[in-house]
Amino acid sequence: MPRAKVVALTRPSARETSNENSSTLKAFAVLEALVRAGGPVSLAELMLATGLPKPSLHRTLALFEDAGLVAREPSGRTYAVGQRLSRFALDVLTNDRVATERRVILRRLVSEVGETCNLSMLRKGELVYLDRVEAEWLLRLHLPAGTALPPHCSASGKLLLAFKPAAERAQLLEALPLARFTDRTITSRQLLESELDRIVAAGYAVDNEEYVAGVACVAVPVRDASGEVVAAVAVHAATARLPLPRAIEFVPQLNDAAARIAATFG
Amino acid sequence: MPRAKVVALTRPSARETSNENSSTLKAFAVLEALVRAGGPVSLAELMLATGLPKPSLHRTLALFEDAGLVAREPSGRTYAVGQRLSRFALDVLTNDRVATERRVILRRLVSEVGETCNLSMLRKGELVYLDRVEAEWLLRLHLPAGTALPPHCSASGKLLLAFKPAAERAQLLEALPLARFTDRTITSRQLLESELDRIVAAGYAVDNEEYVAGVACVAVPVRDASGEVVAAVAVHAATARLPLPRAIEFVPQLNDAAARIAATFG
DNA sequence: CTTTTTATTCCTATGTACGGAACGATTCAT
DNA sequence: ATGAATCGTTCCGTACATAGGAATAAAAAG
Repeated sequence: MPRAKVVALTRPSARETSNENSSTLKAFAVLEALVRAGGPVSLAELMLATGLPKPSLHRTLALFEDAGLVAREPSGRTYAVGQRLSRFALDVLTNDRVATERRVILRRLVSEVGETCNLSMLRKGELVYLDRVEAEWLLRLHLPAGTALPPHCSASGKLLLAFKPAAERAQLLEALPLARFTDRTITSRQLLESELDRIVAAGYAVDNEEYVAGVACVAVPVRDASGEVVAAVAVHAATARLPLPRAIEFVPQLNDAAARIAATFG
Repeated sequence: MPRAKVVALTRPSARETSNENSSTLKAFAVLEALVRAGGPVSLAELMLATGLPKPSLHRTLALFEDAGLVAREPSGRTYAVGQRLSRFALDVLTNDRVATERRVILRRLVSEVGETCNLSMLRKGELVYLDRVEAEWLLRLHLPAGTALPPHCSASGKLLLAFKPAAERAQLLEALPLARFTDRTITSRQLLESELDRIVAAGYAVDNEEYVAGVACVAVPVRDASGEVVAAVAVHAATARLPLPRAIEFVPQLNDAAARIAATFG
């Protein structure tokens, strides 16, 4: 079958790369299913959990077993996590210097402003969170993996769009579906455009209950060494507790954190 | 070509099944190299670490990036651990068979010392509980596995900070919000620093009602094969029942359990 | 012992991974 | 500013691993 055309955009425009049939990713999904199961799992259970055919699963598991990533229980019937995988997981959680650094900066920001803060960037036209620190103590590690939000209704998203080079910004805007989430969501391209201009002038962006009613946001840019805006630091809070005007007063603290975080970008 | 026959031994000897050219395992090795690096890695560095050719590495990383397993730094040049991988790692350490292996060790420790014991590690500058085993007392404070605590006011947290490499430790200390929880919480950076030095010298750490009044802790390090401190084993109890000096007498038992637990990490 | 369930092996068309080479983008040196 | 060097990205023909239906073997169930 003829490969679909490549619209040569300066930037790869995030075409669905449809790599769901990568053997490697399928294999990794097997590991995830195994781990999620929480204990020794039989082949049949994994078939159910992954939807893969029996021989394929068997082959994949045998591969992982040889590699020491999964181990079979003495009974020989069920699979479990192997030493190598256990070690790997330990390394993942301990050996991430930069993530640690950023988290510490965010934590300090949270302790200053008393509300949940986050760090995000634009990736393939979507706003993705790099990290987030909840305001509550005893914060849980329930990070929605790969959370992506529409950019047009979040402070960070609008900010990141706003600071894009004109050509790219126009291109992104053109393809952006402006879905409505609340009665304040900006759904007109024209209004959004002028909002972006306003953001560039002000140096920060706000989300005035445009995504979730009762939740407002303030975002500031993170600039790399060359001055380009590569990410955003934002605080978001229930307006009942922290009205938008008061949240805006935190812009200096946000900028300070943004500068520190910028230093963590090689 | 006739594939070499796999001699079916009754015991799966799992030796050299010549699967070293499996794309999946090679890809996994890339993840391991990435993680071992401990920070954002460039393509060139990964070439060196894995010995793989440039295009292959690039392809593999692009695949993982799409899948959310690895993330690119905003600079776009270097790769780091993605949220999905981070989540996966946490699941591995809290959900698997190895966890039950460790649970057994902790149970035994609890039966020896008669008080609640736990296993924790530092993740992104926060203390995370991997497991804990409650003693049979009515007065207990409940902190489920997966919750994160501030490091500066717990024995385990201070211990893990203390054994960090000097540079990282300084970085963490600099930005750590030293919130006060009791009148004994250490809120001065200077005092904390000397406390950490004392901990390194002593080989164990204590929490003398610094987080919750009436609750004391003693923690010892869990070292991996290379001697690096990767986790902490601690006992904590109401001081009314087990005064701190008596708790410190359990250090040998704690160290013994720590050594056993170290073995479960590969 | 027979039946049913579950694990393992066989086999080849299909399609993915491979990696040298060319290209493009950045950074460095002058 | 210009050229040189480095590093990242894409191309593409080939080779070889993977997929998964079907058959077979091994355990549980009856």
